[in-house]
Amino acid sequence: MALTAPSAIPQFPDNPKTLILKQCKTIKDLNQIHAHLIKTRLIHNPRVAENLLESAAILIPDIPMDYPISIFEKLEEPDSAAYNLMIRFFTLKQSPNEAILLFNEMRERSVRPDEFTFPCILKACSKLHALKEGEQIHSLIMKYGFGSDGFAVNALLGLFASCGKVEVARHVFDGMPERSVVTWNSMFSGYTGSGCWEEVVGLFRKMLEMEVGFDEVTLVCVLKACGRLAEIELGEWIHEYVEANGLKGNPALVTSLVDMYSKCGRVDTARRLFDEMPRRDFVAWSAMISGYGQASRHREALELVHVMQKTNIEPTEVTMVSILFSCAVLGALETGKWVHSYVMKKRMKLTVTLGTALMDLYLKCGSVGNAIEVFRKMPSKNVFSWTVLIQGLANNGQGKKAIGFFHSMVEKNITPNNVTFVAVLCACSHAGLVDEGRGFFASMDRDFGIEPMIEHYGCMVDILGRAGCIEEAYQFINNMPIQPNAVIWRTLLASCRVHKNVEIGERSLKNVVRLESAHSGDHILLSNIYASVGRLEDAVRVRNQIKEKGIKKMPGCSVIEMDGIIHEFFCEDNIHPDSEEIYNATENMMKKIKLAGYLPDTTGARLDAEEDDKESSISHHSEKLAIAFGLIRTSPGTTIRITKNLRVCMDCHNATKMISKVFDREIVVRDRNRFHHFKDGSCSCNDYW
DNA sequence: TTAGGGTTAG
Repeated sequence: MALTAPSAIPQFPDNPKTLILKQCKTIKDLNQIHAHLIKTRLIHNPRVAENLLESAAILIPDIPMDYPISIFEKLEEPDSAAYNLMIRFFTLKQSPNEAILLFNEMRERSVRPDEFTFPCILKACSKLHALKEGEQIHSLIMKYGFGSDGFAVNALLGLFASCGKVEVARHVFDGMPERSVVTWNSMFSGYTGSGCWEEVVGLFRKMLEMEVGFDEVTLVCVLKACGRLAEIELGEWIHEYVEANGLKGNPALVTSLVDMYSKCGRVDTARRLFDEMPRRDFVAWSAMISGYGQASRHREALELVHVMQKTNIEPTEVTMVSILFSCAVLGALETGKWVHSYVMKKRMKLTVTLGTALMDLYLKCGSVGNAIEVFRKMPSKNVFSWTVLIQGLANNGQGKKAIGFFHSMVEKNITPNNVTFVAVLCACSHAGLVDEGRGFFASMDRDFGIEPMIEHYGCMVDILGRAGCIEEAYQFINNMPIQPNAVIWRTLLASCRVHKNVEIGERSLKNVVRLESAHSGDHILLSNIYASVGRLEDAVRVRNQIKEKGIKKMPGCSVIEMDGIIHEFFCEDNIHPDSEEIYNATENMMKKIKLAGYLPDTTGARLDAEEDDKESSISHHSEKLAIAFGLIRTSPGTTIRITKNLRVCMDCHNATKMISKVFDREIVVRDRNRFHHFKDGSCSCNDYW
């Protein structure tokens, strides 16, 4: 829209604010008006100057910092309104420190604060989490007689809440003689900001009891809490309320419903609501994509991303982080790389969160080099970034490098947390570093004041067990100061499988079963222990128990990404449209590696089957089908990347080593525990997994 | 003044 030339205005209106507000959209517009005001000397009218200041400080986006400052400095006697504007300006422009300095200046110059000053300055304090300054302002509010001013007290609540002082905020709240909806909402938002979800629900129930009217903002806060607490009933009640009161036009509210349903495990309901939205903005898309991710429906998350790409919706950093999360879980490197290039093309800032998510993607896809490159480029890093790197290196078999990064992290004064120690101990476990592991375990409490939790004990059991110290691991469990859980015993059971320890293996499985309904995999581990020491009858007996007791089997599934599409394979399945071709390719592949000396290892196969059937069954394990598919669908020399939901079996491990040599391919297999980088007939795990 | 989507392990 063209701006009416100021010279065309014969007489400046009595209230120039409307004119400036309505017509000034850019700095250029403002400059013209500014020039006109100087020329006509209207600038010396304090009301006029203040309106100009308001436009410059608050209303025009992306204005250079010095513009409003220079207008302010030229004011002869700035009053409280002018100061308020500048305080808001600094807070808005992420310079809350300046806002506080200006407030001090205001008091030095004896300008009396008005009722608008306190909410403004409290907002600046909230941004800085400046509790002490806030408390001083609290007493000023009392001194100047604004103690019952709703706006000031609401802002005060917000300040306490943003500093994590929810009890103090609640104290102020409880002491208020009158509360508006905004007051209640400030309290709700304080609780959500501090993750006090139970308190949110409790306060809302109180609100209903007292028959205080709530509004849409209230519901958004309560829905957030419902999602975190899986309070589906209250969530559904709110949903009905929204439907009954025609509030579905509020995108924030509907997005909150989508988020609540996803977090409560009702993704399909969430999707229905999402589809019904008349306009879906970028937050709605983000919520739905991350909803699929949180429900572990990553394939659908990425399918939705492809739909979003066809709209005009511009994904933001938050969207990218959710997409990367799903890519990382699936091992979908191609889509992940698309995200990376998009981030670069749009010159998005490589924030800690985004950078960490990218690193996680690369590490979970076995691209260690790319991950380290991102890490080096990140301008700032936090415990998360370091922990992700250490854990990722550990999973990729680079335990020593992981430990090196742990030391540099400590040197840089980044304090490790309990998760970091899980990662470090994991590194020791994968690299077979027993003494180092013991050392780190001891240093947790001694040097960092972190009490080991069940997970850390689990890592120690893994370290000892994998290294073959089965007896010691068993004793370690018996001497634990906390009750061992099923995970601990399952870990030891897996070590017993590797080191063929029947006795402790039997005891471990008993304990797993006692503590938790065991998975079929647990029984198969024991069965394989028997088979490995030649006790075939026992092996068959355990396998039969799985059937007799109706223990649920988790089917093995391997995933490969091809041109952004995720292909899933199950053992002996034929759901893939190109099934026949893939089976032929698998036969071919197996024939070729047999010629090169591969011998099938059928100890992991169904024991009741004939030898030929066994061989055919293991040759149709999901990862073999996926690798064969990769071989025929990619050009020679391309790295093949497979993601598997279970651990790789002995035979697939042997076969894949041979395939990497015979077909001259790098094959990266990510199983549920770690990575296997196959190249030239050997694996990065050194057959230790 | 108050409101919606995100990262690490086992």
